[in-house]
Amino acid sequence: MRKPEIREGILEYIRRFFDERGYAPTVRDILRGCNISSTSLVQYHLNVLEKEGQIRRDPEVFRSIQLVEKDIIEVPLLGAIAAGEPIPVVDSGTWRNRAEETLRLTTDVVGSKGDIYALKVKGTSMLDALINDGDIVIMEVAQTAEDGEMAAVWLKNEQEVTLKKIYREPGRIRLQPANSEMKAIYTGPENIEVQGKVVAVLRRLDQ
Amino acid sequence: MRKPEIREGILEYIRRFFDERGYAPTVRDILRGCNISSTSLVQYHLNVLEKEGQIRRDPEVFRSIQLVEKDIIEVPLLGAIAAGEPIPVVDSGTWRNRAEETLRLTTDVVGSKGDIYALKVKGTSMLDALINDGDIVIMEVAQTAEDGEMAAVWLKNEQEVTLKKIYREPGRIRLQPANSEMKAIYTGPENIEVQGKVVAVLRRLDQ
DNA sequence: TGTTCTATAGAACACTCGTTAAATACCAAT
DNA sequence: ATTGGTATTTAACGAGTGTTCTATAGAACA
Repeated sequence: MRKPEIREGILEYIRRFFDERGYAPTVRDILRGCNISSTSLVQYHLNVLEKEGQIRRDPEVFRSIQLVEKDIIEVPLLGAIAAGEPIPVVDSGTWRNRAEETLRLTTDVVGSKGDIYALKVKGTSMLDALINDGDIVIMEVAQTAEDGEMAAVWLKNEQEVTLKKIYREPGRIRLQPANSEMKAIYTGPENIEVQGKVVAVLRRLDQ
Repeated sequence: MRKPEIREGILEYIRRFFDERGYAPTVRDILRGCNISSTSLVQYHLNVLEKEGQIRRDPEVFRSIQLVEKDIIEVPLLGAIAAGEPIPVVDSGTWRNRAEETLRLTTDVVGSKGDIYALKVKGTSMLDALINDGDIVIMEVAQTAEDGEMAAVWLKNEQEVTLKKIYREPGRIRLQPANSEMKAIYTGPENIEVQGKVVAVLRRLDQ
């Protein structure tokens, strides 16, 4: 007979302990908190939980238990995005240092993909993508985009960035705004250059 | 002669240690990591840092050092917001349990204000506020709103919620959309009911 | 010159804590 | 009844760790 309820109780206790105190409980904390009768029994269940991948811990290190779940990602705010200027080039390695500011976001916001960065929108040229002046776009580094994905596209002739959904059609590219009331733009494949995919849009009011 | 550089080094080391290992360093970890020559010297600097409010720790508890900075906030996703329906009532206490899902956001996103909750937008009726179907609005519990603040307003006659900036004018209320191309709505003060302030808007693409 | 504040050093105490070993109990299936 | 996996108990070792005490050194200041 399996008894996962005890282990769930332990996980719940660890979560609560972490919430309240900001660091992990010890084996003996769990013993008291979950009414378990011996440290080796706690150890036993912790080993099972670790084998199951529910927690991780470093051997012989006090308070090293960690729940394996969503985490914070440090997202560098690299600059601004505006019509008429390409977005800042990102050459991985140095870019993180260049950041004016770092946004701490959770994987609930971004999708824990590859290289993520953020840009502040200047001007109202992205209104048709429902993006206002001052909004922050969370971007993923990419040179291409799949059909239907929202991307930052540099229009070479127009000398302009725009945030649109990309659709490849025979002989041309359709750039569809997020705003259903706005009409699509059509252009040739040679006129566009994908500068990154849009992962999320963040608008902070007041502050 | 003050020597704050050493303490800044310690803070930086704690930050890095936490980033890499997920838990706090011990006094002796800091000793090794910062090339400090005795534990009591580390203790001395830690006490100063604690007095300065830069860190906090629990006495006699291993690895209890915590940097005093931004933290994660658990934001309950309480339901949907759509034209024609009031937003879910929030009676503090029970509401957190009713949440279908919890968003983990940082204070970089919300402003660490009072009671915060999230709503998913259904439909395109908020387009003039640059908010699309599927977007998530982060709300603060409020019965009133200051001039210029974006709020969720229930229009009694129209039987409709809308997200607008509120301005009190003589004898009437001006509801200004976020979209500068859209015109304002005017209505009487008796027709509106503030249901919450908008703290942030979040749009997750792909996923 | 003496005083005071900050910074540093070494050592030691007492306790916390992760770990292990050995033995037992319980339950299911063969 | 036997076997085997899961669960539990008791006891103890020993290293890791927060803390404290005492002593010293340098700089700033009066």
